[in-house]
Amino acid sequence: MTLSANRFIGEYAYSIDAKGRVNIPARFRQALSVENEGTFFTTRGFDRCIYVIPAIIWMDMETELSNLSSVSGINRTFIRNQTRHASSSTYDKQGRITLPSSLLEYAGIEKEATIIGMINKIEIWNPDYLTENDQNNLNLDSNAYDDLAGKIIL
Amino acid sequence: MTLSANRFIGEYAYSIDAKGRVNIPARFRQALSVENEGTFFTTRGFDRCIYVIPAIIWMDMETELSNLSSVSGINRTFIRNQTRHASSSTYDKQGRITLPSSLLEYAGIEKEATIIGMINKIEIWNPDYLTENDQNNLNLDSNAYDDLAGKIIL
DNA sequence: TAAGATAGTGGGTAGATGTGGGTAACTTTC
DNA sequence: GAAAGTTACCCACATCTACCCACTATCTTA
Repeated sequence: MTLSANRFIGEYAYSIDAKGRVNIPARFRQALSVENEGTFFTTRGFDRCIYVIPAIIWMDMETELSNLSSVSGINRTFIRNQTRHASSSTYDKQGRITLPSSLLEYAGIEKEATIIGMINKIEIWNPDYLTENDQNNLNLDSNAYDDLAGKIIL
Repeated sequence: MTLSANRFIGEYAYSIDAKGRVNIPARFRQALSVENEGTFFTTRGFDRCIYVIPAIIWMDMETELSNLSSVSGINRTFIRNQTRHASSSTYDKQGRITLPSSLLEYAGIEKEATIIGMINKIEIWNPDYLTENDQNNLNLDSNAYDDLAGKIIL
């Protein structure tokens, strides 16, 4: 069957080559709808990781940003923060995108990378930071999720 | 790719040469739609930076300005500040535009410059003033910012 | 199980990109 | 009208990147 478009799930271990390229897992490429033209946008994640976002989803956000008036200082700061670390990349014949070195530095990624499907976007992690992050979240007390209960059914 | 015309994102470090020329990042030139005929308008930014605006978007801004009533003193001042420092520049074979020395002085730019894509326009900063600006905005604990983030971020 | 297809990784190279400088045409000034 | 300054356009070159090809491992299928 055809799975839902632009939905990404699962975890993969991949490597970054000397030119800063990562392979987008084949499953993810298959999920990416055609109107994206094989293009993702990359930017900083909220955590110490890289976000990889399908083009059409990113562009919806761009449209919202473009509707903010630049007369307001807050708006300018907000737009700047959103766009500064972003760039687009279309995957090559081998299914790889090139990650800017600035993002690799931000996420502390050198050779190995863990790729995680986060439904409407993809995260790329340094495996070490990811386990570290997991450790920190172990201590979350079990009530931490309770707020979510009102918002999500599952 | 053709998906986003006249949309600029990302941050770049470029240099200004002795003649006051800056390279427009190749990505930006590619994003610039053909009806601009390689032409940007440059003017003072709201912050201490230079705005570089695609010609057709500048035209739209002119229209917006013309719709502001001149009865209001604030409006007159605003219009005056927007237009008096504006001029147009078409990029040369190497993809560079020439910046008026008055704008370079206003933004305090000499040799190094940071170029930021702000969706529908481009900002050129003195790197030092930019970090200074970033520092100031770190302290801003504004609900307005959080509102924006809640609405727009993925 | 063999053969073919698919997926992940590595590397070479032509063309694109960023930067510096030269020169002719034009404008300004005295 | 000539000298001085400015601007626009041209060429040169080092660096980088997108695109191509190659190899191996795994999965699929008959």
